[in-house]
Amino acid sequence: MAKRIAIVEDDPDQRDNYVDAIIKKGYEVNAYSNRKQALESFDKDLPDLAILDIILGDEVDAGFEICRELLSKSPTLPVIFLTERIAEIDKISGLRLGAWDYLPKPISLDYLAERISSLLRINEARVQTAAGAVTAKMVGELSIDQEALLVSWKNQAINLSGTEFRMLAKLVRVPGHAVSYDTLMNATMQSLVTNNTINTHMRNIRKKFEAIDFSFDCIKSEYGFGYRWSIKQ
Amino acid sequence: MAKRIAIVEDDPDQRDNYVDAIIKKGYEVNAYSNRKQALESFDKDLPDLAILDIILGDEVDAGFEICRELLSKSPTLPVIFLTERIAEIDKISGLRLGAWDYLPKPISLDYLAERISSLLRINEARVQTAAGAVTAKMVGELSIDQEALLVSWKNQAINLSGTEFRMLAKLVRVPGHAVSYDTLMNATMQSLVTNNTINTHMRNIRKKFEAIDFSFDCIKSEYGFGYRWSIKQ
DNA sequence: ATTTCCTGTGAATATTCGTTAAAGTTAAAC
DNA sequence: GTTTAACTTTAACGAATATTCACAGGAAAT
Repeated sequence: MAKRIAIVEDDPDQRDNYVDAIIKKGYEVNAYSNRKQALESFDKDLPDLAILDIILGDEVDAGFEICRELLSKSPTLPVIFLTERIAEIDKISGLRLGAWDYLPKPISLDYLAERISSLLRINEARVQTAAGAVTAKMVGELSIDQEALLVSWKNQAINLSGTEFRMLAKLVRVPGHAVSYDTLMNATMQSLVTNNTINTHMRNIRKKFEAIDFSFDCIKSEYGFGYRWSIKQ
Repeated sequence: MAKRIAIVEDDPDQRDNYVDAIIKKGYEVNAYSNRKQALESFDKDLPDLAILDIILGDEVDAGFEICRELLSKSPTLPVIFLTERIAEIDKISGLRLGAWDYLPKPISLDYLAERISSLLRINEARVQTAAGAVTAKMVGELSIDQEALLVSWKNQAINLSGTEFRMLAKLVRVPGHAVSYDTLMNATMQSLVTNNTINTHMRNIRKKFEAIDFSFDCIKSEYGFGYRWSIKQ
């Protein structure tokens, strides 16, 4: 059965180009020219993959808005963003996406097709693993899901920011091992930050854990070195 | 035998830099400039560690694709991702990675070398544990793990400070052998300290062991020379 | 515009660590 | 047995480090 691709793009010429190219590859295509139109359709039925122009008319963030909506309905839906401005890309990391990609315009149609099949493959593989095996890594009572960027402690979800998530991921990469400030540092945006910045992040992470578990104490500091996620016995 | 490092980076200047630096550290290096080239070589033979630029030419996901291939062949292979955009890192999604690291460019070559050896050590330890052995060195009831900075006595963890840890490591390097004050002194930050300083450290270490085992008496003093870790019979 | 959240800094305080000093105890040497 | 040197124990101090709190600048949300 053919996969269904949704495409939201306000420029009619480009839209037609994309549609033609994608149909030619054997996919089923639904095209929309604005946010409202697209969302109404998604209310009824979801595609297998969405291609979103970030800027639609005078809405500079329309693509992100649509993406948010889509993810609330289907958290694993693969998304491709189209943009002329490379700066837009950095906003993407704030979104909690599973499989996604961004393509700078103008883009070769062949390349677009290749990205589509690649993302669908990735998603396919993930759905399979999710069906049978565990997608998240478990460390004691902690569950950390690199795919969905989700963290939970004793089965309660914890909302971490991007930097906090990366830092925690570093910390539990090898559970029980001490992790140096240097290593933790490249979880931040800037390559060089004060040690105190790391300290503060750790404090904030701790607070979020303690908020749901008064007795949480798995994050130990290693004096003069860094931190450790300690495994209780 | 020298470990083999594979590096895939499309920029020739950067690639040469990396290669030179890594060779200088005593590793064997194979360098590739694109995905196809790299994968063909990996078909024949796998490296011990791979350094992957995420973006190769116009393939924005090349590093991830390569990683997927590598992991399907060897699920425990350590991988280091290089990227200029932190946003790329969040696309690590879907990779079931064991030992991995991501380093933002530009990166200091010394730091890269350090990360390499660290990952190799971690992986070594993990392979061993998977094979049934222990990652930590066992000396009687003592377990000391240089990598994790962990010490335990009769299966109970002991919290040592940095200097205490280094001193204990020196002491048990050759269990049963006496270790001189001069040697133990190397475990301190300052190059010259009073013998009394060593005495005090030993006292503190003893106290920490005794706190969990009343009858602990493995640290013997060697009159006029230093200390010795005595092996119980 | 206002508010909130995220990230990183700075400053005040609290804690830990490494070292030395001093007094008590043990071991070797004569 | 006395003396001396070396170890043990306790205490103390300064320096380094961690924690906590407050806040600034920017991005995002309302």
